[in-house]
Amino acid sequence: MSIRGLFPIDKWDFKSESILMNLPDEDFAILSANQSEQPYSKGEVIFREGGYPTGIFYIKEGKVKKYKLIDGGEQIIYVANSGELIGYHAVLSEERFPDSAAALEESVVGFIPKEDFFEVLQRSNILSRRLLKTLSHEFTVLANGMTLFAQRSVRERLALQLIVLREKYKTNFKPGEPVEINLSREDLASLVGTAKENIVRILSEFKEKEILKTKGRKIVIYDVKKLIEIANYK
Amino acid sequence: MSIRGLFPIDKWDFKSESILMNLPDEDFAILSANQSEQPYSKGEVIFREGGYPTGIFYIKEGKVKKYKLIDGGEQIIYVANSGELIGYHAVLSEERFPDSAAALEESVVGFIPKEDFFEVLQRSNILSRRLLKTLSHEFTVLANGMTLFAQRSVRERLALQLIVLREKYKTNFKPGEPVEINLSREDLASLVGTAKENIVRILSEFKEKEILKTKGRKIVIYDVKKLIEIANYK
DNA sequence: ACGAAAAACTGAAAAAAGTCATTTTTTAGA
DNA sequence: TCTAAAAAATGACTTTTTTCAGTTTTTCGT
Repeated sequence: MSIRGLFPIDKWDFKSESILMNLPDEDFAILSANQSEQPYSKGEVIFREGGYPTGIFYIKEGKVKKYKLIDGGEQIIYVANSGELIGYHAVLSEERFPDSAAALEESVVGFIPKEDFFEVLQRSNILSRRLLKTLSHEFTVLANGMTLFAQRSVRERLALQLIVLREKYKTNFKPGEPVEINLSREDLASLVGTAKENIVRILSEFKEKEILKTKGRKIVIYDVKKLIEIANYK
Repeated sequence: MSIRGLFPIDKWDFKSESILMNLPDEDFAILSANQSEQPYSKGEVIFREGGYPTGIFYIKEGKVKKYKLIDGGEQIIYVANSGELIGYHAVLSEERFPDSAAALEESVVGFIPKEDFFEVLQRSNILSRRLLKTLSHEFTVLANGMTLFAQRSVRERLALQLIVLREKYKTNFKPGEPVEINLSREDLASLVGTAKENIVRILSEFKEKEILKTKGRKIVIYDVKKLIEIANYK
């Protein structure tokens, strides 16, 4: 049995992967009609907090961070993987973007104008129903995240994030091969909600416990079970 | 200009108040048909984490806390006021309740079976559209909450919660009259994500600064502006 | 392959938060 | 109104986290 089976990672990881999959042909045609795609290089901003949304984004390749700017620094809220949809909250709530998005690696992102998105929402209730389900699930996951921040130590939070990130970076590696997480200490710190120095310190602790190794900025995970223990993951 | 006007409290406070308001008569009739209502005394549990949802709840009178159980203690996620809808996330995501709900004071709560709720969702897209908007907004607010936990000190978090709670308890008092927040130190601690001792200590700090007074368990707020400063509220 | 710039790492000290034991005050029921 | 139980408040102490100043290592463009 896989770790994935034993421990429902997605309790801590909302995914919007399936929203646009297998929609009726007509709906799909509308969404495709004016769709455009664009490559983003590492670090490039896709949309910015406070901007007016003109459509939704679909990650075709790569990984994207969603983050909020906060006194000079940033707080990463979520790492979205290829296949996922981003930017639709602001479109649906008819507000400005509450957060920014930037590529974590070379990525390709598709764009669908909000008019087309709304047209499909209007036409069929399949998309509505899926979105309601996804948004409700996301709410649940975020509430878990809040509890995590409020009740767990930095060490526990880091352990859990490493488990979640390992799942995201899994796709880049062959099964059985140890997974390498390719994220700067600064981004990792921002995701965990602490300073980069603490991440470095706790990572070397984990190295001593033979949970992982670091290769420059890459973190190679060897012992997920110990991480689960440390994360006190339930 | 009111504090409310100057500072958009609802950046930190999602409200589902208007979801069922002014729906088309037919939709409203369906929702009312099998609706039932029940009084809950202070502390009484309305639904429990892990249970299977059979419908959604509407707070007619009183206040309700939504919380997650976590190693013996609890983490309060949200204080819902009269007029608000709760329990619909689990119904929409077709999962079990991710959190529990209990009355914070004598309350009256209405119950609408999920079949009726789904029927209205199916019939008209007004409710769908509203829910999509509300859920997206809630997502944004929760993400703000996460950032708060991750980046702010206990003092700042408490100050902000007092501002938000003051708005909720406002309805119980005449305009101009100082607002009394009636919440145990333990619940307040759980909402802020710290131990009750810390709440007591920071509250007495605030008393010295003439921001508030305490009357037993009640907290009377006198100087919201200072709280806003401390909360570093942007 | 080289060198400058960026990122990662280290140590020490200060501040913040958490814990535990105990006293005082408040609440709620008889 | 009195009293027992619950909640709030206080003090001393421990642990965790933050901060700052610096060194070493890695990365990346040429």
